[in-house]
Amino acid sequence: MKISSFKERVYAVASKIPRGKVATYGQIARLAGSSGAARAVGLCMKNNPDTKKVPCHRVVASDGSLTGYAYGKGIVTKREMLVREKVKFSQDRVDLGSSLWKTG
DNA sequence: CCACTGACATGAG
DNA sequence: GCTCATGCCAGTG
Repeated sequence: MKISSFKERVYAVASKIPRGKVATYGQIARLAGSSGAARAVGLCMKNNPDTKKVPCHRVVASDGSLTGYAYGKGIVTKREMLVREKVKFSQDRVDLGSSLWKTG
């Protein structure tokens, strides 16, 4: 697959997020090659071309807060998705200490 | 090309 | 610990 734009890299990185783990927008932005472009990452997620190829529900804010999600019931569905994948939760926030995606 | 918007991140109160 | 304000980047009109 040939990469053409920043968003393409974002989709590529997001699709690499393993099941049961979550990544922050800032982390994805950095892996995409543009540190600080966390906002741009969010735009790509909302523009999300394929929810089954790009697990945007595994992308959370820097403090583990669930934001956005344009499918189902939004945040509610997003949380259910993560819980279903055994992601550790702390009330309304993800436990990044154990469920944060380590790119290694 | 210029201006506005947005699923963010960080700092200060 | 929570809320308000500022700065960041990319996309769209």
